[in-house]
Amino acid sequence: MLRSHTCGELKFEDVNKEVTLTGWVQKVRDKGGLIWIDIRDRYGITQLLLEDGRSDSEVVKTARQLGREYVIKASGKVIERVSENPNLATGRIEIDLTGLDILNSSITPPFTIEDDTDGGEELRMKYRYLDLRRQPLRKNLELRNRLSIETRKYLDDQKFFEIETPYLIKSTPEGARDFVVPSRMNEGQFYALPQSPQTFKQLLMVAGYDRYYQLVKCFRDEDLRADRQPEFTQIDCEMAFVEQDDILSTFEGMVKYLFKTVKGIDIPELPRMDYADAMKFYGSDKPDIRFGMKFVELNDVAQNKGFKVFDDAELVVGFVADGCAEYSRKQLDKLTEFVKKPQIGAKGLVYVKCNEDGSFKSSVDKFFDQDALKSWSDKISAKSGDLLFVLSGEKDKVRKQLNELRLEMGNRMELRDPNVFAPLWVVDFPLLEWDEDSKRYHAMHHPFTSPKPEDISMLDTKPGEVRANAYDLVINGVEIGGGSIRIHDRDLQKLMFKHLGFTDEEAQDQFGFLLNAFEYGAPPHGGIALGFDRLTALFGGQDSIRDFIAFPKNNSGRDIMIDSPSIIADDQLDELNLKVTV
RNA sequence: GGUCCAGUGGUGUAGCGGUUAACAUGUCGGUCUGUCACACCGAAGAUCGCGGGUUCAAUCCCCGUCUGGACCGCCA
Repeated sequence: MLRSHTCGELKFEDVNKEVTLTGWVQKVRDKGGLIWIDIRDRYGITQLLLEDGRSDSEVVKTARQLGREYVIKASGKVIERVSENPNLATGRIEIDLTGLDILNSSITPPFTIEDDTDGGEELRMKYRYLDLRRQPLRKNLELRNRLSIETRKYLDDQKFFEIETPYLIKSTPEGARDFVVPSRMNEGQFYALPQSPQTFKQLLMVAGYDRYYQLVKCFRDEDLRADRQPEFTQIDCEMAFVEQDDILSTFEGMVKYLFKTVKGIDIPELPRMDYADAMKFYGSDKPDIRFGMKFVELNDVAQNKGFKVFDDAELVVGFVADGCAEYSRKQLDKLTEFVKKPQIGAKGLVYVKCNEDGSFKSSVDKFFDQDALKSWSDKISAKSGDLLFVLSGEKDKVRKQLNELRLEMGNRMELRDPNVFAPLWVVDFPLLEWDEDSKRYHAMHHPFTSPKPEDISMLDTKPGEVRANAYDLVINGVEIGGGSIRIHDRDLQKLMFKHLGFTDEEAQDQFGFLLNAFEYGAPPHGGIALGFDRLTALFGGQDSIRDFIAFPKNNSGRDIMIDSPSIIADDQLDELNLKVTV
């Protein structure tokens, strides 16, 4: 080793030790007679001291050649500082330098390597290896590392078995777009990268590995978001001989364990909310339950009073924002503008101020008298000083719109504290979802999800109302994971494929291996997959997963550091029998 | 596929139809024996993303384009 210690570990007790440190030059403070050098590695920062006249003149000379990010080896004696720095872990000591070697020089980095860097996002991505030297990024990756270790510990304790599944698999048309990989040895044929190891983990259940897990990369060729990358990591799990409750309690245990060991937070029992209630009371299948503002439906008190907009609506629904009756016209206009944005698409926003004197002031005073407004306020359990928001329209749309407004108000009222964690299970998802484009139902979760036995009879008559044994883990309004009890019966699986519009031939062609496997004693099984990047970002208190991934892609799916994707050479294309047409 | 925002010294920003293009930070030189966001003095550093248009005059206004970011669609 070139060093005896790291830059983060020397303490007052180490005074008088002869040490050698290696690292990068964070900063040189040359006061003329005294020179301080901050040396940094991933463990911390230690201050080195030189005194002109007393220290070795060659060492002083070397020190004066140093620039930011030079790599150095520094030797000397640990001494107590004359003036301590309480902000630094090593702030009580410094190294009285007797030796200094430049191991490598550095050109001036394009941005400052500090917690609060001056670098913009694009530049930091281009020089990601420099950005990763910064403490905030390092802390994020440390958090990720810690979470992966604790995840493995928990699952190992629960007798889960980590098994790797292949990355070069078979493309299927269901679900997200596949990334494909041309096969050189099989002309004109392609592998696909897995969107998830779904079928493999089910085959492992058939094989008898009754508790499987894997921290695994998954790939989806869809547009990116702050919380979506084309390659991402899942904690992928599957269990055999279980029912839904067994899976929920096992992974509720994991959630609690991770919060306890990594964040020191005790999480109480996770509430379970069925999908229908989540939509009804929060307008979302991933409700943020850190705060209230539950929806209240107002059809019976708000309709048939002559306000055509409400009378014509399928649903009139609102919520109360505590203590916001003082909102100004300007603020209310802003919120109206917000819900009318094309991405949200509401036609307008009705508000009712519950004044301190017991009177009401609304945007629809023309149509509703004080008694009518009071009936709304009573129904919605508002107090004086509160503000009601009401939207109306087609049920599904208006719920979605009101959800956006609720989250916006949650932000404005600072009710979405990143240090508060409110996990819950959303259960009883619909099995099927109508798709306007293809004019058919498709699986809401995936085609291997089992319907609730009592709902199977509705598959033919009311397919949209069939519920699945499917569940999501939601924390702070973020979908962290989802899973289901799978179908393990060949006939039921075939029936499902039929309802999803597959012919027998298509089902056999694409999933024959699974249907065949189900002939050989498939146990009842189910599982879950958690988004590891999202979980890490959530623990780190951020919405974007990018800074919790060492080398992420940008908005357009590009890695601007290595400049990928890129074109490939003609002979490479020839070998793969590919022709590029753009 | 769509909507919105941004692009100005190395970096982050300000700015304005006519400017010596401002500020901070970084860089370089100097002074300084207790700094740690060191301080102070001085210097260098910008075809204002690219192309076209309007105008006597464009970094500024308009159109296009590229790049980046946020979002909708999409994400079984």
